[in-house]
Amino acid sequence: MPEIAEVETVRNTLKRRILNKKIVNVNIIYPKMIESDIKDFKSILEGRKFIDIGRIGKWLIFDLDDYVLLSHLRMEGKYFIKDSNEALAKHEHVVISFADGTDLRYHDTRKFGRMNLVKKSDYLEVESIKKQGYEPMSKDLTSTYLLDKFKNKKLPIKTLLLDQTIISGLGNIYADEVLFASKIYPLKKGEDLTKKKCQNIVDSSKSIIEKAIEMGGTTIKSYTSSLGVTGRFQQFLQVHKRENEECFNCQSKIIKIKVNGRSTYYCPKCQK
DNA sequence: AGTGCGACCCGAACGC
DNA sequence: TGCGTTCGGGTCGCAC
Repeated sequence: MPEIAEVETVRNTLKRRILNKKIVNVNIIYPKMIESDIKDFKSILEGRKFIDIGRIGKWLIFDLDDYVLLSHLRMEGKYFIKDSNEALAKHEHVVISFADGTDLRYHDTRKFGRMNLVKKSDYLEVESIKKQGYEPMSKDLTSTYLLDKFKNKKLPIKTLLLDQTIISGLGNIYADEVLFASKIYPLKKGEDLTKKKCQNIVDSSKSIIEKAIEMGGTTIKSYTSSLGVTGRFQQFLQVHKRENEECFNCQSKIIKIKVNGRSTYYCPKCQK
């Protein structure tokens, strides 16, 4: 599941491979994943080139100078570079061919990913981008900010950490890890968090995401980022996917529960 | 407004 | 070549 660290890894990997190459053909195999007009998608991309790749939260921002291609990988979206003469593989939904005979291919077994091609001058106003909260590595993410966002919130803190309009970029894996590092019970209501606990969330989300990016993200279950890059953060996971295993801190058994429909792992002793 | 939940997908895991 | 069912997960949109 690509979260912010995985998306950052994809961004860095792709930047080295596809910038400034002329796009000569676009093949849309599964049109439903394109949110903008399909005909425009093809005609605008063809003839242009990507001059940079940015990222906001879990959104990749492919910069075409006057347009940007917004791409969200959701759970299993991946990008691959292949020779244009290679046969189309199963689950490849969008193929962007370059003049040098290579393709950028978007692969997504669940078909949950989305792309949206918009004018560059407008993209910060696109709702999905505009509503993103502060990222873990932003200096604007402070305990004061979180305290205000959690005010009057009855929802469990685990659910609030997954709300991209509050903190942008955390997914199910890192939300569990942040709560463990902050020693917070996942079902604790947002409004009951102290400023000190908010500061713990700020500090641990920064350090966990920084470490995860450094490790190239987390490879868990089926998720390997583009071009076969394998993340190495999974060896640092403290609670996620560790049901019935011993807590590294106190040896209690890690418990798995559902929080608003999401699998949640925590240590019953460390996270009261 | 805030909250809850089904829909979108399909491979893997599971039950029999 | 076993087949049918359930589960999961990020986000959206709709219901309450």
